[in-house]
Amino acid sequence: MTDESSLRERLIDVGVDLVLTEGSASVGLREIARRAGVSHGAPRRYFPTHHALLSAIGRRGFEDLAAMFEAAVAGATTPRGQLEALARAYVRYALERRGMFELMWRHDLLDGAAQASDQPRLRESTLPLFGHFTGLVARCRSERDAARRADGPNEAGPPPAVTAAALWSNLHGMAQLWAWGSLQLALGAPPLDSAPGDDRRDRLITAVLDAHLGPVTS
Amino acid sequence: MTDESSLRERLIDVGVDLVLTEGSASVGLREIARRAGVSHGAPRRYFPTHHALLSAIGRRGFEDLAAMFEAAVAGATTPRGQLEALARAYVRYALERRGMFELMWRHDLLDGAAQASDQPRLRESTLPLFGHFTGLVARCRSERDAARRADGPNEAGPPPAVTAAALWSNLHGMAQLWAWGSLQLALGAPPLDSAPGDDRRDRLITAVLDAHLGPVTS
DNA sequence: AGGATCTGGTAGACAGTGTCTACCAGGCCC
DNA sequence: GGGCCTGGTAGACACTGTCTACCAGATCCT
Repeated sequence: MTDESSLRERLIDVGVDLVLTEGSASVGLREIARRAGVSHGAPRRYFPTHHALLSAIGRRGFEDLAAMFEAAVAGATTPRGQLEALARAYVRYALERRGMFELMWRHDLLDGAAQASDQPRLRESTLPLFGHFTGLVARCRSERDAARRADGPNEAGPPPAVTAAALWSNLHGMAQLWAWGSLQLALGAPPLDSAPGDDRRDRLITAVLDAHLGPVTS
Repeated sequence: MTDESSLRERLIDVGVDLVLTEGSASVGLREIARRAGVSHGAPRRYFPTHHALLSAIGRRGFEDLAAMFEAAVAGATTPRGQLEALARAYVRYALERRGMFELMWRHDLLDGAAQASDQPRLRESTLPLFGHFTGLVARCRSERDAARRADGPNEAGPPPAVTAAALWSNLHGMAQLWAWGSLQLALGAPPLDSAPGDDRRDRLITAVLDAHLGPVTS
């Protein structure tokens, strides 16, 4: 099938698959090689160490996440709507691809200190993403300010970058805690008739957006 | 020294120490046994598997965190001040004991599905903590509402549990992203003359609290 | 007192892991 | 055709977690 593609890419594919199905803990170097149909020493030609392969898998995760964001944002028109879609996508990613989400933030595995400097460090994968995010927050707030300027004083609030950082933290924490199962516990038992798209999740998401961007002025 | 204490406790102590100094990745069963001065089979008498020992270490982390919270809350008087102290403690914990913080949320390692049911699952360690949290948020908001009832309509807002969940998520995400290094990147280079108690951190924390609890009405 | 039993630990084996090294088939160039 | 580089194989090494057999010493029973 994908025989013509380079082994390097195939190893990452197999790795992603393994992380998604078996969890992020058991992604052995040898197991990946086995499933890719090569000997256990073969990956070494492309990834000098196990961590390097895991980093590549994690990087793939950030790319997927970015693509998911782009698709989500494209589906909405207003900045607020786009942020909401983005938030939903963030949490959904953590839930649907939990193994990948876990792996992506394991800085003990990825992005080791001894990494060659030709590859950007994995941490910086989040940087353009955050820039996009800050832009949306800024637009969202300038719109709100414009609407408010009519009937009240224009309270300053923190700069957009700070708000964006706070909001991003919130989404990230929500995604992780939800994936971990703590928020379900905290918010009580599920309604039991709720669809996979849990509506407690949606209420929490809108509460978070309202908190950081102000309630929607419909 | 601590020779009289049971080996079980000593293994956990050594494990915590190892996690704090060497990181959460390399906490081998044999290494712990070695540093505790016993043979590599000894831990098995108390922890049937490696995961069980790691879970015990993680549980110790939650106990430490709870103690830190208690101390932080005791230092403040108003609910808002207590929440602020708690927030600071959360982030500080993640930074100062990064290895432990990482370990505590690794649900792939801890709290395995095959765990004996006599021990409460690790996830539920966060439950009383969250209850305390919700109480503080409720008090904080009822105070604010009382102050506001004079000069405006009492807007409803989400129930305290939802606000508490949102705020908790925010603190958690902030702690993790900060520990990971992403927020430092996102907020730009540090002022370079900032003390270890980075003031960007404090500004972000107050921004987060303001967002969820409303700005402080001094 | 003396034998049985239980506690808490030692020591060795086993499969599996990541890393390292030697080797080697095949294409390519001069 | 000989030398060299590419991309991979195969085996060794140290190390890991788990399992099993064994065993010193305390405790208990009669």
